[in-house]
Amino acid sequence: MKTRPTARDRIMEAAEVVFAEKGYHDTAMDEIVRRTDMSKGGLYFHFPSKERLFFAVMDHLGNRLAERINASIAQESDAIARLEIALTTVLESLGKRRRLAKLLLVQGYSMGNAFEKKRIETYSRFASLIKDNLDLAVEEGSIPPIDTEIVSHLWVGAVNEVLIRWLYTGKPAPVKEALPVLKKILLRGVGVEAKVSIGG
Amino acid sequence: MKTRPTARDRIMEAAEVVFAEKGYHDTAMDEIVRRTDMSKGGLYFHFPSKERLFFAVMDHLGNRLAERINASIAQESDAIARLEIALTTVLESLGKRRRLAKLLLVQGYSMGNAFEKKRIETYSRFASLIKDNLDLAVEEGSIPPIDTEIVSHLWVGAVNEVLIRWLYTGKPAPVKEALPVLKKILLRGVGVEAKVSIGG
Amino acid sequence: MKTRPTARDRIMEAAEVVFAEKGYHDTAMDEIVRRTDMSKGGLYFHFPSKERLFFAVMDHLGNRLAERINASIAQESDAIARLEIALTTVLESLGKRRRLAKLLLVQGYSMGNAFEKKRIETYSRFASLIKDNLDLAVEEGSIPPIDTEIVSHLWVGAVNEVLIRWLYTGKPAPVKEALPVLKKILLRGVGVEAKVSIGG
Amino acid sequence: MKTRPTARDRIMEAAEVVFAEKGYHDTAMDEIVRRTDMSKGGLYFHFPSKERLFFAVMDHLGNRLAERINASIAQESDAIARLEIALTTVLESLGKRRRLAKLLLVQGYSMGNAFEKKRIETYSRFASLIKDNLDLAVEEGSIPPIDTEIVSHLWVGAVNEVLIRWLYTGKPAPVKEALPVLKKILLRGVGVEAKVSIGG
DNA sequence: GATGAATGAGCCTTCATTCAT
DNA sequence: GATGAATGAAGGCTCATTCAT
Repeated sequence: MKTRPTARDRIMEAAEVVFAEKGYHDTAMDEIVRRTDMSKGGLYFHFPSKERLFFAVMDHLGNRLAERINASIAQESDAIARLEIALTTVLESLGKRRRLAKLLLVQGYSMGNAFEKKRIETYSRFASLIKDNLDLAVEEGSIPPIDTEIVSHLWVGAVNEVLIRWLYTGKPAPVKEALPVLKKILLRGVGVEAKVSIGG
Repeated sequence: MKTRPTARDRIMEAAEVVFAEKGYHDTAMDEIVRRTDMSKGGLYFHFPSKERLFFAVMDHLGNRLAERINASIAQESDAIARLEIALTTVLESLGKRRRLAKLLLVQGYSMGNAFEKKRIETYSRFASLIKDNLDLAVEEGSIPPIDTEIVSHLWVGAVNEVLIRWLYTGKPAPVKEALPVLKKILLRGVGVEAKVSIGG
Repeated sequence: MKTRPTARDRIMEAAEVVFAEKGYHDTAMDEIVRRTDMSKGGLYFHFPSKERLFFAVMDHLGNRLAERINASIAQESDAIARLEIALTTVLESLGKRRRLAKLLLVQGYSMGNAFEKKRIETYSRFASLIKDNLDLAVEEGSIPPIDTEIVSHLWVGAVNEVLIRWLYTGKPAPVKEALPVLKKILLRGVGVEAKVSIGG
Repeated sequence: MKTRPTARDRIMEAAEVVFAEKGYHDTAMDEIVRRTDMSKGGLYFHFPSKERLFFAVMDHLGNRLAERINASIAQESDAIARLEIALTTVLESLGKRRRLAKLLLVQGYSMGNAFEKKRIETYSRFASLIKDNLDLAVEEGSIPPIDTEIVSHLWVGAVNEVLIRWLYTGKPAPVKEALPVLKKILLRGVGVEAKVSIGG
């Protein structure tokens, strides 16, 4: 049975749209209010400040993406395969949702220094996820020992940049074009010799 | 004989400091003015808007880094070696100058959508430089054929992310720790088998 | 029972005073705010810009004068008599209220080109009113056929100029001195031979 | 022999153009400078302030129009005829030169209160000219006694308004349409019975 | 006589946040 | 729980005028 979403949720939805479109600074609270059936006071009842609302939105989206990744790799036990699947899921998820991508990859920065901590936090989750599986792969002996801490961030940065590129220029197509290259290069970088990639 | 720097230069220097410290939005023109021996009108005589001033600073820094890279690789003819040197130069240059790094890697985003084009422009220069050498390496047969367009952005993103990490957390040390890993992983990713890296 | 005027009204009252005294450009929004028990933001909540506030004031005053005229001629059915009454009402109304006169007749110009449309609009109302009655008079045969379009503006201009003169030099007294002359000359101009003027 | 116009003249020419187009407040001294081959300092050498420059332009134009009128009526000795000729000259002169008309009739106001005195001065000249001839006509017995002071301003206002109308709406054509009506109505207003108008 | 970089007070407007009702 | 009018500090920018060179 579908019930009406919470006031909180309705606010976050509206906020997501506007933040993604305009970025943090160029978004006026009034505009978010306008996209809601609430009053300004109502919004401020649920979120104490613009910053907190933004963070809430970012957290929410980060969570959803993380969940999607976790779900996708849940069945797979091989570390390398899990990394491949994770990459695929990220590119697919963000490639399908420009808005999500824009918020997660770009707009977050536009808060200025206030965002530093949040940015670290958000990106770290995904780096961690990668690092865990890289560590596993090393343990398993699938790949030679490496500094998985650094490498995981390297991966995050690589994917991030390629997707930002796509956001701004429309190329390369995330799944069709970027994914195969990212997979091959990143995996080879950690020592996985080009077996046939999953789904490829 | 040292002469007094241009008014333009003095403004840009002051602007660089403040923008790096506070980001675009949190910087007030008044603060830049305060760091100069000029009046507000004087500043606006040289730069028509905050945005333009910011762009000028970014361009300037981008140019200086690009020049440094070009100078460092000028003597080397081997493509792979040039890529290694370029990586080294970037990590060294930015690793030595937090302020430069912060402006080039982070603060640019904080302009909101207005920055999109500039960001593309700035990052593309460095991606191009990488791409050219990757293309060369492919031609020379030093590495197998790859999509150098995507890969060059992958490299930029990887370096970018690792450096941002360092900016915020202080780790890993750009030259001592990050550089060797980035070199090894990125080169191996494009098919360069771990020879002994230059300087390593 | 007298209730407190609307915020909007209180702002317009304050604005009327300052605009009339200083003209559009020499009026600072801060000064209007100072004359109100509001904050600047409060004012801007009700009026989106200085220009809009000015227009609102002008419209308001124009409306009031028009209403006064309409009320004064409502009982009279003879076209010529209506014109005489309208003239009287205008001279009386503006002659009693320098501030109103100054705003309506002079300060509007001081907006620069932005005011053109508003000026046309405002003056046209009064010209229309005159034209309608001139047309009627022609139909009735009270006066010979004339180009009532042009003549109505001629009347507006004549009254306008005489009143501006009074505003600046204090002479001639609008009702006592100017009115009889204006009536006689303007009416004779359209072919009404000097009957005894109403009230004279 | 044509010599290069004075610096003063070149400045006034440029100023005339810009003031007419944008009005006093919306004209920046820089823009006038730009239309000149001079520097800002150069301009300020010749005119001590924006206001003075504006006044100089207005005076110049006022003079030229007055001269033109005086020249046109010089040959005629009949007062009524002179009034008719003056009207014709004004409508012709301004009807041919929108820019002139706009400056003389409209932009002057846009200075705010600073212009009051100048406005009085400028319009008074023309009112005086009219008054003198009306006085003459009364003396001659061509028209019955009237308050020529007020009537002369009435005339100025009437012409002014009709021309402003034309400036903004393009109608009525000053010479072809407006002139005959103005002549007939204004002259009849002072008691001149519709003889055949001169030139008509 | 000229130049044009520099001055600096002043202006309109924005907007996150609050709070009386 | 809601409302939305009100707050007020802050910010980017303009521009007539000056003056060292």
